[in-house]
Amino acid sequence: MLNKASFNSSIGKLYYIWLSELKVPEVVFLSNIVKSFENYLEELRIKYTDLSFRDKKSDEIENSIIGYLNGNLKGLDLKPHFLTGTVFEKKIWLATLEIPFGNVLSYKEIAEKAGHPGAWRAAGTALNHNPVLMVVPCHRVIKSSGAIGFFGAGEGIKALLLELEHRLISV
DNA sequence: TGCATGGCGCCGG
DNA sequence: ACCGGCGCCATGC
Repeated sequence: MLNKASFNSSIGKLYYIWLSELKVPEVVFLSNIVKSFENYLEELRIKYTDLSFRDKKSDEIENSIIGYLNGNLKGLDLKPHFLTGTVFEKKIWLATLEIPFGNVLSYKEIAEKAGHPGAWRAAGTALNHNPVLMVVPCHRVIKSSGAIGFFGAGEGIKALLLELEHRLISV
């Protein structure tokens, strides 16, 4: 069963979709952009209504995210569940999932790790399609030059998350 | 099917 | 150090 909800956080209002009826909460979608939330719901053929649904899983998810943003946790311990994406995109997302808290890789390195060494340009596009902000830590992928690179959720948020993680890891 | 489009990389100037 | 130009490859139309 798919459920959806939203809540306020330090990086703005977050919208998410999760699977209930599982032992561990699985996050299908997470974003701060309402438009991409609407688009994703449309892709899943779910109506944009009833945002107030809650259960134990949604509490777990929100607490985990809030804790991460407060710097209480070393990473976001949430499991993604991909209902969309091509084989290539999923490979990129899974490779990105393995980047440890506080670390970064370049788009090129991610493409190599995913088994597509020449596809760094397409890797960027695939990361732009990441349905689960922060759960798949696409903010940990930057340019080879060291520049921060683009971020669909806002480059300010990308910088914020990287600084947050860097600060905690260097304590 | 071909072609334009992207959260990029690399090299010259 | 900072461009512009060209190359790269998976998608979508």
